[in-house]
This record gives sequence, C-alpha cells and structure tokens, in this order.
Amino acid sequence: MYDLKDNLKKAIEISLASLDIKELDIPIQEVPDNKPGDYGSAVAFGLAKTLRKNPALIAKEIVANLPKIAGIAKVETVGPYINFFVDSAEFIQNVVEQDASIAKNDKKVIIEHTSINPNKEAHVGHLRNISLGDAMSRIFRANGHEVEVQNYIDDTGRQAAESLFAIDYFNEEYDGSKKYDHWLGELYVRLQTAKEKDPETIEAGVSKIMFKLEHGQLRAEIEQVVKALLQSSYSLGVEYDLLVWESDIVSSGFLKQALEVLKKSDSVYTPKEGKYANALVMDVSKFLPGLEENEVVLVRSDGNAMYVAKDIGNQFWKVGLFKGIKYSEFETQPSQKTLYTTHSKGKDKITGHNFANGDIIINVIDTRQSHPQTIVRTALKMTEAAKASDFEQSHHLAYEVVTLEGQAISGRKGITVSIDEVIAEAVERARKVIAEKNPDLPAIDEIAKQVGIGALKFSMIKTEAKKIIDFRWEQALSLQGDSAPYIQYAHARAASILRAAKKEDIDYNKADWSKLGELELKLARVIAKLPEAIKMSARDLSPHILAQYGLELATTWNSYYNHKDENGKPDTRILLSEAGQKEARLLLVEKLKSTLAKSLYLLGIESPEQM
RNA sequence: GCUCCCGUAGCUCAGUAGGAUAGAGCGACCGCCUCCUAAGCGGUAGGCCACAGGUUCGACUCCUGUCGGGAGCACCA
Repeated sequence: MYDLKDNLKKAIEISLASLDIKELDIPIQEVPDNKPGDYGSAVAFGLAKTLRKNPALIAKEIVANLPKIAGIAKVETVGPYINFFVDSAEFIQNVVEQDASIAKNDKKVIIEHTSINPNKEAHVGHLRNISLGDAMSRIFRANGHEVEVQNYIDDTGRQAAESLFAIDYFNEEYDGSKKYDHWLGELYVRLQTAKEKDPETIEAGVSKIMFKLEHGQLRAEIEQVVKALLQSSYSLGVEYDLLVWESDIVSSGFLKQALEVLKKSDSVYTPKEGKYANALVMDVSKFLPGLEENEVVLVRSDGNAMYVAKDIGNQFWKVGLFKGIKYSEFETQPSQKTLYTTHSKGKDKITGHNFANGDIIINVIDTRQSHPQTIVRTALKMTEAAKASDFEQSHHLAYEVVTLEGQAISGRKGITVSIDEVIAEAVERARKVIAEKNPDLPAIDEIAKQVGIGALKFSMIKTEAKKIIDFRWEQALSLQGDSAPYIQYAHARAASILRAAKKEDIDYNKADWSKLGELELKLARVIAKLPEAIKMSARDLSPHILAQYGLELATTWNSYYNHKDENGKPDTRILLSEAGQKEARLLLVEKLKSTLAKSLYLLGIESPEQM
C-alpha cells in the first residue's frame, strides 16, 4: 500500500532524531489550494515552546535534515509550515498502481442491526438503522475483520403479542392481498383503538399470548412476520448471518446465567424494603456517577425479568461468556447465502460457523436506547467473568430518530411511511428520470432500482448519526446534488469513457506519466484518500465519513471532466489526448472508477455502468 | 429536577483527534453542450460558526457557564 502521508511522517521523524528531538505525533495535512505545495506539516509550532525558538527557524532546520523522500520533488518552508511538493508523475503512477489488498485483522466483529419488532411493517426510521448497520458491516469487512451480522427478534415482547392477539380478536384471516407485515400492522393499530372500549378482554388475551410466546409456542406465527420483514431488507440488498430470538436467549439459560454472574457483585442485591422491595436491583452509582436514579431493576418483585436483564444475557453471550444456544438454517437469501437462526431444536454447532464470541460488539440501535445500552455495558464492567476488553469493545452505534416533515413518526396517528412504500416511490421516480434522459438504456428497471434505492440509503447515511433526519420526499429521493445518483453518475461517466476506449486499440504500456499535470494530481490526491476514509469510518463508527468522501471524489472528477483552459476550450478530453498522455489518463480514470465503485459498495449502494 | 445529544449561509448539511482565507447541496441570479452522458461544470449573492468567558503561538474544533431545541431517566418494551 502506497501511503505518502506515512512516508512524510517518517521522514520528519528522521530529521527530528538527527536534531535530537522526539515528537511522537507528527501532523500531516493537505495544503489549502491557495498555498504552495501539496502536503504540509505544522510540527514546528509544537516544538517552538520546548525549544524556545522561533517556529519558522525550527521548520528550516527540520527541512535541512530531511532525507530523500520517494515521490516528493521539493520541500519548502512557508513561515513555520513545512510544505511538500509532490512529484506528480511518480505520485499519480503510485496511486494508480497501488494494490488494494488489506491486511487481515483477527478481531471478530459482531454487528447487530435491523432488530425490528415482529409485529408490523418497517418504517423509514428502521431504514436508517438498516442502512447504517449494513454500511458498518461492509466497512469493517473492508478493514479486514471477520464480521457477523445479527438481527435480533424480540419475539417475547408485548407488541408481538398484541399483533397476534389482534388476529383472533377481530377474527381475521390473511388472504395474501397485501404483504403480511402490513396486514398485521393494520390489525395492531386497530387493536390500539379497540383497547379503549374493551380493555379487560384485550388485556387478558394479550397476556395469554405473551405467556405462549415466552415458551416459544407461536414460533411459526412470528416467523411469518419475520419473513415478510426480511423481504424489505432483501430488496435493499441487505442480508444477515444470524437471527437471534429472544425466546432462545431465555430458554438457553442466558438470562439465568447472567443473573447468577451478576449476583456475585456487591452492586447487585434484593432490597428488603423501599420502593424496590423484593426486586433484584443493580446499583450502578459506582460506574455511572451523577445519575439521579442509581438502582436499575433486573427482576421484578413478582419474579419476572426486565427487558434489560435479557439484553444483558444477550450481550454476555455475544462476547463469549455463555455457551449452549442452538442453531438451524432459516432460509436462503437472494445472494444464495444461508441465513441461520437460533432455534431450541437446532444443532449445537453449524459446520464452518462459530457464532457469537465477538471481540468487538456493535449494537445499532436508536439513541433513545442509550440509557439501557449503557446499563448493559455497565453490567459487563462489574462482572468479574468478563474481560476489560469486553466492556471497552462493546459499542452502541446510537442514531437519532427520523421525523416526517418535522413530526414524530407515530403509527397510531397515521404519521408514518413504510420502507416498502418509499422504495416503490424512489424506484418509480428514478425510472421516470431515466426514461426522460436516457430512453434507449437497456435494463431500465434494474438501473431504476439501483439509482432509487441508492438515493434512499445515501440520504440515511450521509449525515452524522447523532443528528435528526427530517424525512422529506423531494430531499430523500433527490437525484442530484449531494446524493448517491450524483456519485453513480460520475461513475457511469467514467465507465462510458472506458467503454469507448475499449473500441480502440490501446497499448497501456505507452502510458507516459510525465504528461500528466496539476489537474490529474488533484484527482489522484483524492483517490489516495480512500483507505483513510475507510479507517476513520470504522474508528468512529461513522459511515457518513465515507459518504462524504464519495461526494468529494465525484465532485473532483466531475470538475476535472468539465475543465476548460483560459480560452474556454475543454482541455481534459481523455480520448483526444496525445499519445502517452491518453494512456496514462485512461489508467487514472479506471482507478477513479473503481474507487467510486468501492466507496458506493461500502455504503451498500450499487454502481451502474450506465444510467 | 438529573443525564446525554444538537445549535455553522434563507433551507438541509460537511468541516477528517486545535493549524494556513470556514465548504457543499437546495433555492436565487448570470454563464457553459458542432467536443468522451448537462443527473454535469464555472461564476455572483448569502456567515459575530447560538451567546459569554477561559486554555493556547493559534479555537467552528478543547473546558466552564448561559440561552434555545430534542431525547432519556418507571417493578413498560
């Protein structure tokens, strides 16, 4: 891997060593457009104080002692800054020819996302979860990790019970006229209104269903919802490795084991009196100071476990503390990859798979769950059986909610938009634009899907997770500006040039890198930043960094493509370039295209060759 | 009340572990296709980076406080 910044860092280190200085953190940054040079460093500032010397002078001394650096043509000081001038021919060639191989990382990553309550259809808020989770899993894979994607099925919850009960209560039967999750969701909403008139019957009925669910008796009914929900994920191009059922977590004894482990801690006890008398509580004050309520109820005084307790059991299992859950095949996903599930009647081990036992655990859940998620991590911290790394490597990727035209999503108030609905609309809009701009395009349907769905997912990923997204149709489905189609278009444009080049007889050995200049250098510099963008995205659990990178790369390329000289004449016509320059430019475009495609791929977005 | 998050152009957002003149998109206005896809490109207008202090050679970035906005804090999930 060609890493110029790293080379610059090392060179400065050598220079500093010869001056008898040890500075651990050497900043390297890109030079602003209006300043001389390509990369710069401000190390001298940091040394000014300890050396009691003018930073500009220090910079000069460092430059004087610099060794030769490959790919650097010139070094200059600009005041206290040390600026490097890249040898553009060498640099661009290096960027084009760098191999994209990644070092294996032996830390296994478990990413849980989607985890939609199996009682009604998914809405745009879930779309954010799915898009972020899927992007994260792709990014970690790109960083060399083994990644296991889990989708948690809360099959013992009240909401699932209410939906199932509603079927009996209204005496309805599924006739296949709409998607099952939508059909069930309507019954669920109907039941909420019916509760006002007939609370006793409904309460009693729901309790009965809940009891059955807890004992895993209505598995087939829940599976039907889960399968319908998975269809939405599949149409977004998202797949999973394992479904984890809450009822299996409980029946495998993980809840019980978790409580036993926790009881060994002084912070977990059963008060004899007070408001939590006879309940099992966990005092988190030692670990989370400053809270008003220090005690968290794990098991109610009636003996029923709270949701957090199950969640703790789940987390303990993920990090590898518990064993004994069983697995079976669930279904074959569109890519032909098998989706597995936990199942009480399954096998202890699936050949070729070692589920759970993660080194890094990432839970993609909305930010309203921050408190319970903190409790779960705290439980790991206070448990002797857990390693310190289990706590440190447990992360909550908290994302803010999605609102609709400024209003909170609420199924009951009818303020909601389902994922299936937005997908259909997005694809339809994309189809219209294609029909208008490029009517002769073959496979319009396929490309409309790629573009429409790409736009949707990108709109969920491009902003920071901690910011609220207000979903607006025109904005989310926009095909121009800061959008996936903008990047896809840049990609298709590059593809088009390469297609045309294929018809000619081109000898790429004739590429003359010295015939490339400032414009190509600019493009190459951005291409070279991809590995850094991937690393940062993973480090900060922030796919938006990669999304922003994709935009920057597409912008740079579009700008290059449309560039004109002082006379207003295009000066970057690749196919009309002179011999030597043409071949080098084509190779650069090829690299650009694959880099765009990779950025999109890591966000779970397709890169059409034409659009 | 306590805890956490947010506040950058009219609107929606970037700003890469403090660094050089704060950047995009949408909207407005002016330009660019006899030339590899105009879903594109160039330009103009638009900023006390909420406010006040502090740390620093240097703060949109770190700390404290204030003001706005959101969320969380139950023997619910």
